[in-house]
Amino acid sequence: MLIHLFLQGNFEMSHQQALAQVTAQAVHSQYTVGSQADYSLPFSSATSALTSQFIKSSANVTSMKETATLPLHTVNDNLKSNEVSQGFQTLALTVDKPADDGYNWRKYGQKAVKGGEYPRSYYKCTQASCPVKKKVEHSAYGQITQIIYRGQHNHQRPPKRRSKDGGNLLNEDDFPENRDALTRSEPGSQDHSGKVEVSNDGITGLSMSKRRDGGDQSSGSSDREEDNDEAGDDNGDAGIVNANKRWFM
DNA sequence: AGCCTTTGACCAGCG
DNA sequence: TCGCTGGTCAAAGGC
Repeated sequence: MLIHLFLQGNFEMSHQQALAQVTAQAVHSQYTVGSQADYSLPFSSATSALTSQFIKSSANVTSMKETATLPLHTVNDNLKSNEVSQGFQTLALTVDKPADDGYNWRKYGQKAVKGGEYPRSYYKCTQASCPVKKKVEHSAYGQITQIIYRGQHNHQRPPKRRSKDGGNLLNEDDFPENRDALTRSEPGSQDHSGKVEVSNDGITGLSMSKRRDGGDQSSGSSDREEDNDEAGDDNGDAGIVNANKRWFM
């Protein structure tokens, strides 16, 4: 949990306030996307990456990959308009632990992929029977370039998190998408995988692929198959880049 | 004491 | 079959 915060100019908000604000915006943006079952956008990480980008380029949010049938452009718009208007061009956040989405995560591995250029971290939800995992890929500068969620939380967000990285307690009200995840209205969607992709030039893509991933293909996880909200077939990671395919086998 | 991160090793899939 | 790559395990140590 390393948070580098560089505040320049007239930033009167505290670290946590800034983070909270970014987070809130990201939540809102994510929520706008629609009822994404397990696509819990890791806003703190995503936004940290986003805000980092504002240092280099003021919201160079351009091309949008859209693999889902969701109006992702709304995310784009929100992030763009909100954050620019908030003056985030002078805010850089580098969150080493990109887990501040309300859930508790345990890092269980890290690998240098793509020729060792980009370290990729692997996180599991610490909830006992929760199969959700996520991969977080960093750039050479420590920025989060890609976050891929896998699985679906079968529990509610912990009401309060101990605040290792910020001190602010997070509760469910702060993350409405959790409720959405629990009550999603997409019957056909068993599983989704969200990916936030940020390049050095800014956001190059934010793609979500709705996957029907049967009860968590993850071989090892003996988790709840009873939550067969997502029971179904496996695979179908359409939209996720090839590198992710093994998540769905 | 419990939970977390780190990190090297191991395993599996693919070309 | 072999090497590469990605994902996971598990021990060790830290907080």
